[in-house]
Amino acid sequence: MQNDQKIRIVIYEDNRDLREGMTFLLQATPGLEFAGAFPDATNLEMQIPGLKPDVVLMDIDMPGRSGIDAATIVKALRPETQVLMLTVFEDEEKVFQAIRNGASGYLLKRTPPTEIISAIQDVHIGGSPMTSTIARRVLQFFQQQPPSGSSRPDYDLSPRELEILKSMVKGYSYKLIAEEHFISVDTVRSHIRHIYEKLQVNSKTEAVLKALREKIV
Amino acid sequence: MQNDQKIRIVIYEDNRDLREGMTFLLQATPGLEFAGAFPDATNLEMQIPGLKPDVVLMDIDMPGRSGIDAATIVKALRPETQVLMLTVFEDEEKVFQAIRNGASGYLLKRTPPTEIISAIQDVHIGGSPMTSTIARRVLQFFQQQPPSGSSRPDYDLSPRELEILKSMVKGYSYKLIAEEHFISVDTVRSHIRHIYEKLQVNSKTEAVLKALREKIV
DNA sequence: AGGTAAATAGCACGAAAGGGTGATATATTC
DNA sequence: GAATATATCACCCTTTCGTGCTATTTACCT
Repeated sequence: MQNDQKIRIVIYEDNRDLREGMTFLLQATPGLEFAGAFPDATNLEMQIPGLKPDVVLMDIDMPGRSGIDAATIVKALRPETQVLMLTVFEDEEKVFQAIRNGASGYLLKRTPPTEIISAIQDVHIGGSPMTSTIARRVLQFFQQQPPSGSSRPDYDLSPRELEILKSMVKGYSYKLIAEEHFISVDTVRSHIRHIYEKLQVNSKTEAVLKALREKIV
Repeated sequence: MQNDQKIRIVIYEDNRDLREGMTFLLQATPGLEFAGAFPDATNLEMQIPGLKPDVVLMDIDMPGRSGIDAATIVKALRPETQVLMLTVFEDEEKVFQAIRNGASGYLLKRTPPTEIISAIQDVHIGGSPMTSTIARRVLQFFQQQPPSGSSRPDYDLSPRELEILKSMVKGYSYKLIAEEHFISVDTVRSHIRHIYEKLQVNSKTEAVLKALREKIV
């Protein structure tokens, strides 16, 4: 984050008008330095290391290589480069993919120029500009609440059954579980049968998965 | 989201000046309806049901009950109410707690009045206003980067083995996996044996657990 | 005191999973 | 062109699981 230096920016955007418009915008803005613009990301590996951008504006939908894949590669080549995704609409899945792949911000193409500029500055000093709609999606992913009503089902397992379940989650075989709890394998079976009934599953793997996903991990 | 209705707002904020300032602001803004303001959240259970707010402005640090706990209760009482957290600085831990507890936005107290207003409108129509710094924190949490060096072990499974593993993680039996991939059960077994070798495990459950924890989930 | 639930244990059977071994046909790589 | 990796199928045998049924002891509830 070299501070009083100009922010070097590279654009990947297949729409020519948009690309040229943004190029012009960047060149006209003091504090920003236009470093390059390309209609696709296929030669990204050859471009990024030389151009050394601080910020990359990356269209999501491009011919050849998608912006999502491109974002991954940019972050691999230059982790310090911030990637700002550009898209026409807020596609839930793509947003998350981009985030997972290291994108630091998410803008709509219809964002007014002044805001694009401030988003660039923002992402460069460590922020993550995004629309509040996208932010909400991200938060909801975090909260991943059951849509309505009670929290998580309880299944009311007995204390003993819970312990057995935990052992199962550790990947133990019946024999091991028996030894661990100083009971016979048959008893373990008994408990596990009850657990299956309560969890509504019918195999060890399913039980472990359900336990892992829904409750006491 | 009753649209052309006024947005009913309740404030919880222990600082008197701020509380009264915001009250004034809300009352002076068309489209918003000030529904109440309180210096603490201790009687929240008695207030929220009667006031039926669309949006609650909630200070994080209050005497008695914290804004975080209060947010939880508000969401429990009226899930349709949006909670906007207010704080003086961006405390990482508290931000996450608030998010987990159902907060839909996160504002700094020093946010200018006009932006507070638009944040309220924003959160009411389904957005999640937050500073880009907070957004970055949230994204980073998503990306949960390995601090440095090696990522996760690869185990280099073949593409086919990966598919089989995924089916295992779905809790399928050998037979089901065979049907799913149009191969014989023996072939499935063959792949699974190789998977066990590579993952260094020796049972379905262990393999699933390892897969779930370390890699492709 | 009587009823209920949990924990324990056992028996039995069939199905599923895992170990061992071997074989064949493509690819890919060296 | 040989070696290697992958994908496929087969057979045998042992262990583990899933399930049905029963039974005893303890502990808790009313």
